[in-house]
Amino acid sequence: MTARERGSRGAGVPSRSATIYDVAKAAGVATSTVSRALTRPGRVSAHTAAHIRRVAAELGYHANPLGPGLRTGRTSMLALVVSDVTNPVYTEIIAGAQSAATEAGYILVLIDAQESDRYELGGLERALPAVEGVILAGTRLSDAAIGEAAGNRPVVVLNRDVADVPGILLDSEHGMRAIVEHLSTLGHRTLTYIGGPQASRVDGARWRGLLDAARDLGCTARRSGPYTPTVRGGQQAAEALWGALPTAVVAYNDQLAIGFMLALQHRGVRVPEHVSVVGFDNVLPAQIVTPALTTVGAPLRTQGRAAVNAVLTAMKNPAAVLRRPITLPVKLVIRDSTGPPRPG
Amino acid sequence: MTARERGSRGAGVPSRSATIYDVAKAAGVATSTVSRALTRPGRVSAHTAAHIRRVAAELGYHANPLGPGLRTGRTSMLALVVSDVTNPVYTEIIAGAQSAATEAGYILVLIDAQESDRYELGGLERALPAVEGVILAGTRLSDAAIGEAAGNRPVVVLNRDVADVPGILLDSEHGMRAIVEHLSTLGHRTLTYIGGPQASRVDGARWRGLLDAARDLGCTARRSGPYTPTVRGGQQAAEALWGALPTAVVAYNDQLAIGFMLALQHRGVRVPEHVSVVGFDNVLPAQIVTPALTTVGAPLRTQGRAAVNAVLTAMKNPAAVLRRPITLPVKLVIRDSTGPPRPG
DNA sequence: TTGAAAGCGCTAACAA
DNA sequence: TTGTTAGCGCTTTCAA
Repeated sequence: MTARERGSRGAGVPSRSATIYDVAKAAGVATSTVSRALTRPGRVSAHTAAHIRRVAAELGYHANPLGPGLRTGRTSMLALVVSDVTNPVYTEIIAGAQSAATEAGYILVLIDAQESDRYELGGLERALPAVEGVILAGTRLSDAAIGEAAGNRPVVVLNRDVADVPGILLDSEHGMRAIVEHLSTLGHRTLTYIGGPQASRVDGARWRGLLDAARDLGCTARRSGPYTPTVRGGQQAAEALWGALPTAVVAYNDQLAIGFMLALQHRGVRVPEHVSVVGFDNVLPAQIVTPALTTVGAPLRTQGRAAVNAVLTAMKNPAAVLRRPITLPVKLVIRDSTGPPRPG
Repeated sequence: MTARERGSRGAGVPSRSATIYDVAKAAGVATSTVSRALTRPGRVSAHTAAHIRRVAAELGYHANPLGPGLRTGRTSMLALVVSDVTNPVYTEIIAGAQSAATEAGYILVLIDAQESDRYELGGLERALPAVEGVILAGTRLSDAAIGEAAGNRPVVVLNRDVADVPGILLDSEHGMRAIVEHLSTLGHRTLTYIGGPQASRVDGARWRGLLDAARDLGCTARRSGPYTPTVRGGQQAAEALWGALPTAVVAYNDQLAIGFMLALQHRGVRVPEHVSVVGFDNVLPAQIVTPALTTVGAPLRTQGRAAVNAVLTAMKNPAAVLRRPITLPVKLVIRDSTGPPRPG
C-alpha cells in the first residue's frame, strides 16, 4: 500500500494528522498543486488556490515540517542550548528567542546542559541533524567544538567571542565601569570581586572590566572565588570573606550578590551601611530582595531575539555571516544595596 | 543524482553531517546493515558490527532522527507547552522534564504560549506533526482542543483534569488545608484569598481547597481578584484591599504573595505583625524576600519528570493510558511571613 | 496553470 | 547474517 492509496492506517500505528495526500485527494488535484497553493500562492490559479485552502482548513491540515526537512534541510527548527534552564538569566533569553522564533515560523528545540559538558554535547549532537541553526546561550563547549558545529550548521554564540562564529555580547566592560564609577563616587577605594564559574568567559570579561576601571579610577580590586553562580555560592563567599570584610563587593551575578547579602545580614552585618553590594543582570529577585540590589541591567530578551535573527540571517545567506560580534549596551540600576563607606 | 551516488553536495546547500550512506559506503556494507548494527546489535555479526561502529565514529555519524520519523513516526521529540517560560514554576518543570527526556533519548521542543491562546495553539499545531508526544504544563486550551490533540498524539496534562487525558496534579487541596490549619492554629479566623488568572483551573482548585478547609475549621474565607499571577499583580491586590486589610492573606502563588507583601511594607504595614501572608509553590524568590515567605512546596521537578514518563508510557502502550490522574503530595513550608494576629 | 515522478535519510519487510 | 527495495510527507524538477 502506498501513501497515495491508503485510506486509513494499520493497527498499531498511532493516528496521524491529515497529510498532503489527503488534501490532494479531497480537493481532486495533485499534491504538487496543494504544495504550491499553500507555499507559493502566486503560482496557482486564484480559484484552485482558494478551493485547496478551504479543503485544507476543513481537514485541519498542517504541513509536516519533517517532510521538506528531509529533502531540503528545512525543518523549521532551531536549537537553543543553555547551561541551566532554571537560571533566570537564561529564562529571559529563552523568552526572547522563543518570540522571535515564533514570529519567523520556527520552532525551538531546547537543550539544557544541566551544567554538564557531557549532557550538552550529547544533546547537541542528537539535535543537530534535525535543526537548521544553533544558538549557544551559555555553553561549556571548547572553541574547537563550537567551530566544528559551526562548520555543520549556522551557529550563533552568546557572551563569548569565538573566531568566525557570530557572537552577541553584553557590554560587560561598560557595565563594570559604571559600577566602579558609582562606588568610587560614593567614596569606596577598595573593591572585592566575587567570581563566577572558573571556566566562564563571561566571568573573565567582567573581572577584567572591573580591574581596568578600578585602575583608571585609582581603586584597588581584589578577587575571591570561583563560586557557583547561585544564592548558595554567595553564602559561601560570605563565609570565605568573613575575616576581613571589604567596604564594597561586586558579584559576578545577582544570585551571588543576593546570597552574599543574605549571609551578611544573617550575621548582623548591615547592607549598605557596613558593606555595599552590587550584582549583575538585574533579574527579578534583585528587585524583591531587601535591600533592593544595585545591579547592571542587561537586555536579555533583546539578546535572545538578536540571536535568533542572527542565525536566521546566517541561514539565508551563509556568506554574509557577521564577523564582528554584536555588543549590546547595559545600564547601571542604582537601588538600595550601595551607599558611602562607614567613616573610619 | 541519487543519495547513494553523491559524493559531495551542490553549491547552495549547507554542508551536512555524514549520512548512513556515507557510513555504508566507507564500511563496504548495505545501509540496512549499518542501521541494524547501530540499533539492533544482536542481529549483526560481532565483527561487522564492531567495524561499522568504528567507521561511524570516525565519520562522526549520528542518525538523523527525521529519517525514521517520516517512516515510523519516531522522531525522538516531545513537545512541552508552557504558558510563560519566565515563570519560575515552569522553569522547574522544564528542568525536570528535560532531564527525564534526555535520559530516555528524547529531545524537547519548547512552546512558550507567552500567555496567549493564539500563540499556544499556533505553536502546538506546528510542532504536532514533528513530535511523538505532548506535555501540556500550563495551558489555556479548552478541554475540547486538548481532547483533539490527544486523539492525534499521546498527551499528558499538568494540573488539570481533562477526561481521558492522563493528568499529573499537585495536591492543592491538602496544601490549602495545611495553610488553613497553620493560620487557624495561630489564631486567625478570617482569611482572604488573592486569586490568580480567571480561566485557571489551578486557581479554581486552590480556592475550593481553601474554602473547604476554612469551613471545616470554622474560619471565614473571602476572595479577591482575579489578578495576573505576578509581583505586579500582588501590588494591585494590596491597593484593592487597602481600605479593609484582613489579618491573614493566602495568595494563589508566591509571586502574588510577594508583590502583596512588598506593597504593604511600602505603606508601612508590617508582615507578619499586622498581616500574615502565605504563598504557594515555594520558588526561589520566596526564600530571599524579607520576611521569608511561608508557602507550600510543590515537587515541580518531579512533576516534570513524571509527565515525561507518562507520555513515554502512553506512547509505548496506547491501551495502558492511565485514566486516573496522578496526584503529587505537597508540603507546607513555614517561614517568617506568618504569625499570630494582633490582639484587638 | 497543472500533473507526474523522483528523492531527501532512514528502517522494515522480504529475499537471498 | 546480509542485501535489496519500498516508502514515510513533502517539494522540486520536468513535462504537458
